[in-house]
Amino acid sequence: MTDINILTAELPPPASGEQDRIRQAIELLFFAYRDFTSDPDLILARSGYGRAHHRIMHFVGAYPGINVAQLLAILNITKQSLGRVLKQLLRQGFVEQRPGKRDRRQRLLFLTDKGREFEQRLSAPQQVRVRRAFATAGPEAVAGYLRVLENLINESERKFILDAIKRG
Amino acid sequence: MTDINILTAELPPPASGEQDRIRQAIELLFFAYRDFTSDPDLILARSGYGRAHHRIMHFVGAYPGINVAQLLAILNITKQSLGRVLKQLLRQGFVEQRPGKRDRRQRLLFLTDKGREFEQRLSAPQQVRVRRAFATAGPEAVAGYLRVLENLINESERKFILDAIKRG
DNA sequence: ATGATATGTCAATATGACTGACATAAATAT
DNA sequence: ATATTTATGTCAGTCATATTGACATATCAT
Repeated sequence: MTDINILTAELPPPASGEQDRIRQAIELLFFAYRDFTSDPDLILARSGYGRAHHRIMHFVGAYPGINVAQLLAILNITKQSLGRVLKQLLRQGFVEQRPGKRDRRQRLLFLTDKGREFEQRLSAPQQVRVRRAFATAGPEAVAGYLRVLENLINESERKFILDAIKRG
Repeated sequence: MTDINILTAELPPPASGEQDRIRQAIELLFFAYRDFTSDPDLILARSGYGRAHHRIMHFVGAYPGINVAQLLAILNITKQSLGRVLKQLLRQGFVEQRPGKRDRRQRLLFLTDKGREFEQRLSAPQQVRVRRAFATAGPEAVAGYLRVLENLINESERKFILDAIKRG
């Protein structure tokens, strides 16, 4: 594997200034997210599942009783895409459905014990990564980090998403 | 489309404390990245390309003369996956190859004028999003944001990546 | 000359996403 | 009561992105 540090030595410098500051920030987000998702991806690949399975289990685990429409809105995918993966999770006993009390058309989603256990295994290394990064960067950096992330979210949904995340 | 704010009103509160703080941070990163990538994705979909095309053009544009091995290391994908997309970009005249001077086995990659123009169109809305988020959050928040992102990167590659990004 | 490296390419496969169409059951509106 | 809308599920077909394994070629390094 070629060491990517070779870039530093061999390549011409990029445009500098404001434009370059933004480029650096964009690349940093790319690399951070790349590694952030690699933790569960590794476990998932060995188990025969994909990132979609983790995303669903994460949100079902974090918001027990979430309905399908809400999950679709969060994941920004189509019903068909969700359906295929969700069906697998139901069949394998990671997720279960219960009809809504007020609206019996709804199929509210919950993790089973088995699902909760698997979700924890998937999330654990990711949580460790975040905890470590936070500890190293310090509380002020964390506050800034969260503030910028909030502002990267589409303004039209920002309020809703933040309410959902922080509720309770 | 069901408003996801319904979550706030209808769902039980999650576990609180440290565990929940980390969950919130993880979800925030998920949503921010989701929207961050949606800008170019929209343009790409209309043009018949995918996110992979943008990633390649971004890094070829930012590091003109990058070689294939470096690009593979950055993107963390296989040669075959890169090959398929890169071949398209070469055929369509967005990227060009030139043999390396010192090592003529290498095919150094460059954007053509056409490629640079397309890459700019893809990146522009993303850059605007980041600039706005930075302006709103303020310089201290930005510093913290960058510090945390750095610490999310795999420690084994962190130094190399930061050198590469910030070189010049 | 030999072996290692940089790149490219073939075949087969899997995952995750899409569009469009249609079906059912339950809630809601007239 | 009937009609419409909503929540969900499902079928068929397609596409983009990724994988592994094998192999070929050109060039560099010893």
